[in-house]
Amino acid sequence: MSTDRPAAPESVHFIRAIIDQDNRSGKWGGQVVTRFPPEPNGYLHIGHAKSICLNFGLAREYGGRCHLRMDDTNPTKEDVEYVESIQEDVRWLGFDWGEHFYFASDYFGRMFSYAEELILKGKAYVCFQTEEEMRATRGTVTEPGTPSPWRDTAPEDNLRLFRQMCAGELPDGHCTLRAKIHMGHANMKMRDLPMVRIRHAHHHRTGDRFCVYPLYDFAHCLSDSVEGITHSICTLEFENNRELYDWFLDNLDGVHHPQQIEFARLRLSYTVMSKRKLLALVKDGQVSGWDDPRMPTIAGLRRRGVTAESIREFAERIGVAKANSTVSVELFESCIRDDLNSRAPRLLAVARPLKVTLTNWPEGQVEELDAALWPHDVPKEGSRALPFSGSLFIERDDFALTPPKGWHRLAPGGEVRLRHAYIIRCDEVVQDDSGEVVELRCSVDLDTRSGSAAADRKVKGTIHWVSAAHAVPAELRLYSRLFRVEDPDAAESYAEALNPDSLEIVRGAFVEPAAATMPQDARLQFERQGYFWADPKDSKPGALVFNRIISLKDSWAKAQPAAAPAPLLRVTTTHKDKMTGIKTMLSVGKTGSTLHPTYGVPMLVAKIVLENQEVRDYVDGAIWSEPDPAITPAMIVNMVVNELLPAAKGAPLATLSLNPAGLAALVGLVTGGEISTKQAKEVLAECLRGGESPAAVVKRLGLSQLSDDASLKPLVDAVLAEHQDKLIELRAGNVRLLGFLVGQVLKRSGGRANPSRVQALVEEAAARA
RNA sequence: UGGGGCGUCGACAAGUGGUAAGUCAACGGAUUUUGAUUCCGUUUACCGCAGGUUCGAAUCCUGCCGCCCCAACCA
Repeated sequence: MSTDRPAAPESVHFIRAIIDQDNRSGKWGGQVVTRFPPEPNGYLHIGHAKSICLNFGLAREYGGRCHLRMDDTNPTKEDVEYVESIQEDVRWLGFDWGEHFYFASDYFGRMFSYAEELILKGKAYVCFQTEEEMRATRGTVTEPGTPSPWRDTAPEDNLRLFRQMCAGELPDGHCTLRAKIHMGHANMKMRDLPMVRIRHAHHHRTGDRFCVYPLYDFAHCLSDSVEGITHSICTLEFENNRELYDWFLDNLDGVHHPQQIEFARLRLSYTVMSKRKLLALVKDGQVSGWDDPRMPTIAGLRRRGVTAESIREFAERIGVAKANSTVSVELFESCIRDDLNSRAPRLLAVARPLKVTLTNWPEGQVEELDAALWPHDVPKEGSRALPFSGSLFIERDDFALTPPKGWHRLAPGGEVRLRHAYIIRCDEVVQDDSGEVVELRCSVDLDTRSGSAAADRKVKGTIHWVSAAHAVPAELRLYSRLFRVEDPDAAESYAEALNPDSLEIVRGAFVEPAAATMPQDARLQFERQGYFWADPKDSKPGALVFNRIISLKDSWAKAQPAAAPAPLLRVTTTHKDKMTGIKTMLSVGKTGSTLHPTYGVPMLVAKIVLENQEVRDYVDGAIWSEPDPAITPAMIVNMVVNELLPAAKGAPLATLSLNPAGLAALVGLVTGGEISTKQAKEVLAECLRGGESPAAVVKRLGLSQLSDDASLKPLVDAVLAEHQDKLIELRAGNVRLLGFLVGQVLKRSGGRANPSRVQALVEEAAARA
């Protein structure tokens, strides 16, 4: 286990912030109950892993629990095969749902009685429109829909009809139970969505017990509710559904009402994530199955040899937010390498062998080298016996007849070190009739064995090798990215997007003997090649098959101009630099120049006041209430627009506990120098909360502003003394430090220092250099 | 054209009125019997754009631009 490295500090993403807030307010009594609710109609993938890590991780962090729930409301699509694979995958990722394994289908009976409750309340009705009719009458995003002719059926009739549906007296599609909400609702989801449909189908769990099945929106909130979920976390596309989620639970009596929270699902570059496309890859035979090591499925990653730890680390590193974004696959690869680096013992293997004969090695002699399994910076002990002889295989790629510039490997007449062994010199190249190199005849420098006295002779390169007589044959499967384009979803077709070289099967490779005796599930590094492990399905003793989990970084290959293995096609989708600049410049009305005659503010600001009678009355009231000539209408308007309106949070201004005269008084405190604008904000909030007058708040909180230099100077000097370096930087032209220093003085004064005076003093000090 | 969301370095992502975190990538350099790892350092992100408020704005206000989601008896 690679747990000795300090865990990355977890960031407080917005969901953790919500939970922290709930725990402070006691909203759920300190409980955190989450759930992972997959539909058992496909295999889980890395995108689900993000959600699993989030839900189970949160529960673990906060000492709560996370349920695993099969969202099996659609009998025609779901299958037990999937419920098993899902459980296996979640468990493999390292999470435990304990007793809390559920099926939405367990709640069907309760859901239908909730449906009856809604029917009786006149909140649901049985509708006989066909699918097409329903679509046609739903309206569009800009036009309202038209009500169903059955919308006003009496509750008792609806109840009778609904019971007929449930009893199986009606054929598929004959009618549905619909929520009675509003056919003109701006949120399309609220336009009387169907809750229950008729499906005479065999369900993988409830068998033929039901012939009606609830739809997602109705089923999901109730499943969460009956399980006592507190935080129902789902992906962004369900944001529109939240209103419906809340509607159902608000309209049912005495039900628990979880909070739905949406976050951005994972998108990965060079990867497809949709079930449909993944299924197509399997069906079209582009991959060998759901667990093909190139697949982003959990099963595929597992078979490739990726560890659960690296997936969890990845989930933590990408964070959780609401911005729709695409994580570059390099980040995932980095997590995989990082985990394997400290986990995998190092061994030697040759993928494409080239014979090397050591001409001066004693005939038939075999030397057993004691070779360390770990590099110097992995704090682990251990070595294995590595047989060395006069007949070896090296990697074909490690020899070049005409070496390019910067070549560190073997070339005619050149020297390299054989890892853990000797330095050899290539004396002779044997080629066949076609000119292909078939053998190298080399001489070995017998004084240079690793660890021996004279071993420190330096040569440019070190290469891997195996002894021909001891080499164990193996098949290597070299996997790389399935797609060669960054955004395969945007590609026209597979043909164009698929990487033709995503799997290279190398038969005739050789591994050192120790590789055959490692535990079956051990992750290994074949030095200079990558991380591997034995394929769990196909590798057998005597017929070894190793999957490459991930290659090593290769700065040599990357530096070679032509050979760059990286993407051939790049579909760039920078949503930046679109011309937004130009467009806005054309459409913007300049606000700076013209001021509104009575209010003295830019027209655009005045418009806010003018267009809303309520605001206008308030502003005018404030202006006329205060005879103090130091207060201009502009000050009032700015205070109202920029501070009061947002603080009021949409409440009618007339109901505010700060009346126009009070607001004018507040402005007066600022112009009079009693408080700063910053403090004014605080006072405003207090007035709104408690109904006190501004002056009373200032008095109670002791906010009176410090403006005299006599009390300010010592504070400024103290801060400057403490931050000498910052003052120097400020003098050097880093004006941002001005804000920092002023802020420090303000903090020291408990917020009472007059900021503009402080700023002047700091500027003076800086100028005094 | 209605409603719901989202725009901070090449990629993720903190930050919620007082010096724009961190990670990956990239680029240098050191160490290295893996062209790996490790370690150091670098890349001036003026925070979608434009105005406004403020001593001070990524953060507050206004307008605009761009992207995503919603019109399955799928989830």
